[in-house]
Amino acid sequence: MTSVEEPARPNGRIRDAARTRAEILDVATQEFARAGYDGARVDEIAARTRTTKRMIYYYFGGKEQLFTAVLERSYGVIREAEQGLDVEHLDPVAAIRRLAELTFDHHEAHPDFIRLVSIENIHGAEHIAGSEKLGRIGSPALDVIRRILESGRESGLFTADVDAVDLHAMISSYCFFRVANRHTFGALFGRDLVDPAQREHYRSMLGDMVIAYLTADRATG
Amino acid sequence: MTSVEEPARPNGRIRDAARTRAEILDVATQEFARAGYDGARVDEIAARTRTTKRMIYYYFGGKEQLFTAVLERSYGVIREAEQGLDVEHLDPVAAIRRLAELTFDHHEAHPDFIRLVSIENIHGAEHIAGSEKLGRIGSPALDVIRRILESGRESGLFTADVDAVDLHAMISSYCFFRVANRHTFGALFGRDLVDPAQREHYRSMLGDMVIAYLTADRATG
DNA sequence: TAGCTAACGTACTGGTTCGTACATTAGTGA
DNA sequence: TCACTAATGTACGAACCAGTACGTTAGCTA
Repeated sequence: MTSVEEPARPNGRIRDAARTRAEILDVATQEFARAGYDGARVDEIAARTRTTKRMIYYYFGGKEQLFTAVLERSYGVIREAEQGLDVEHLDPVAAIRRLAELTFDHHEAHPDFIRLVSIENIHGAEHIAGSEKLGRIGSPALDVIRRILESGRESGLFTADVDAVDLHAMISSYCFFRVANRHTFGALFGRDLVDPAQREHYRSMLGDMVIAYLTADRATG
Repeated sequence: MTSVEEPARPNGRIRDAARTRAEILDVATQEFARAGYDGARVDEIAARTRTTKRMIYYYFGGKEQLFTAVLERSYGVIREAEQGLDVEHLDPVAAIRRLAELTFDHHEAHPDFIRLVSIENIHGAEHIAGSEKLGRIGSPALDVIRRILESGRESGLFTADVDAVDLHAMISSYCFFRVANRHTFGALFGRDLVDPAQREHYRSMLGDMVIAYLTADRATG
């Protein structure tokens, strides 16, 4: 979500395809996240850029393709963050905890992305399915998880024979729910899951949960 | 989601306020879950009932209030299910596992409800906030969790000093994510989280996770 | 510097969609 | 059985909104 900030010469139009495109994407991300796909207004997006609706159709073709472009960029951001993951110098337990915490942090830092994913799920992930960039894109974090799990199993620290994708789902579900369902959860239980004062509590709870699962003696229960 | 099925006398209109109201709610639930709040079409809802759009406005007042009514009924269903919870005769570990499994089952059995909750979160839970029936409704499951946790702590089975609401969030997040994010997860990782063949796997994984967390020695990690 | 094209703006349209004015009838109680 | 009201149907309007036809200009290049 690289934001566009330029000296902005005072008057008249300046030609800058890249800036215009990026600005449309920025505003569209906010608008789609705010109101959902059908609730988002192309006119509103246009009004909040320094350009016009015409340009949205010029660059993206239509509302649908614009939403796909917004998704593609948002997933690109998380991919980049995951590519920078540097936890494999840690011992497996610490590495997994650190990975979980980074996932936690990223979700918290990008609520718009979480909303976009929720919206995309309402629509059956049809935009992802129709995108060349996104189909079966996977996640760099998965490879990291795979390697940590392997070394954890080898060293005997992890008792469970856990699949990397499953563990990724487990971590993601916790991080995702906390942000995505913040509003209904708060309204029903009177507790803000994203309360900054509770941040550390929820963050360590995630690590505790994952580590407990990976190191548990499966005889119990 | 009590579905309406009556002998349906062949011709002419029958006056049945309750049936008409319930039928509208049934169809509206499907339509809102299908397309989201803004994507849902009042005309479409009307067309799929045995009555007309006029009746939607007669009984509910408008699209917004109809959505609120749909939410109220859906939450009512889950409340009822939770009220029937009968796990306290089990030992704490088995009771928690059973509770988690029932949550798992309910989420899987009511994907429309999950979608409605996702949609309501996109809209900041404003309908719940504006509903007398739903504000701070809480959840019967919470009381059950509270009691199980207490007895588990007393008997020394649970090492962790866990809050009931937090544990409820933990269980819910796993169950919710699996259904709500099924589509994006499937599109990105090529794995269907709701694949019936994997159902038992994910169900026991949830129980293992929760029990491991509750019985773990917090020194690790 | 002429001319060409990518980039941009304006104004409009056609279909959609929530909501309602008005007319009607089924069933009930006096 | 008559009248009254809750329940229902029809037809329409007005606003909204995605998308486009058409015209304009900035800036590069030959």
